[in-house]
Amino acid sequence: MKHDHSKILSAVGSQMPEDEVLAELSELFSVFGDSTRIKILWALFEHEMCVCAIAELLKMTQSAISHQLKLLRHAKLVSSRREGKTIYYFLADDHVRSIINQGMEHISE
Amino acid sequence: MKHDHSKILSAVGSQMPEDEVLAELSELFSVFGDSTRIKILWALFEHEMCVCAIAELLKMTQSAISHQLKLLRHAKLVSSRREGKTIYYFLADDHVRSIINQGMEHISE
DNA sequence: TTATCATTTGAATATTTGTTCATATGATAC
DNA sequence: GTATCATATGAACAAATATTCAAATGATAA
Repeated sequence: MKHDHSKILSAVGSQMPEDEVLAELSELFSVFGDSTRIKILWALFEHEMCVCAIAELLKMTQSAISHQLKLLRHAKLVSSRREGKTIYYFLADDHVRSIINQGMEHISE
Repeated sequence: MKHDHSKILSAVGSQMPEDEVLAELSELFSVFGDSTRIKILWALFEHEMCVCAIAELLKMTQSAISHQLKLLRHAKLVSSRREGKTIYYFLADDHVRSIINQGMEHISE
């Protein structure tokens, strides 16, 4: 018979959050898991920006950027405000910075 | 003609890291972007564990877990040590904890 | 109203990715 | 050597996803 893990399994299993929470957490990280979106977030570190400025900066179509902004908005990482025809996007809160900073620390070792 | 962004673009563009760095960063986050891998990491918060114990805990095949551990190892989020036939996995460093904690903070608002 | 600018949206396509299955490796005991 | 346990690996398939294209919405100005 295989070796026994019952002791560890009960200890570890009791500490684990609900599946639903863990799913939400992984969905959040997968929003950071695309270089286009990372670039958008990084751009917004400095200034709020309109969609077409981001598109110009990243040399991508405005449609592609808009699709990605939708995901970022849905994950509550960015917010937007309208000014005439233009819509400005900005970082929703400071978790974005700290999460990206932690990631940078990890890869620069 | 379209509206002008040259001022913002030059300010923001100069702050942006190299594409290669941003790609590496997004690859790191995409490793966190899967609920199976998040569960594995969470399990390892408590104890080092062997592959078959993780498989048993998550009710998944040993092969699926092994594939995911390979990704986690490659991202330097986990390390392993061999003890006879058994290979124990453990968290490679504390960035894992802090990144996951920041993510948890963001979703619990 | 018509025209134009800024943005969003939906469908289509190509690529990526997670799991399964079957097989291979590696270590121990006999 | 053979047998068994623990893990890793490669190919195949299904599901998820990023971008493009075409069309729609929304706001302003003439």
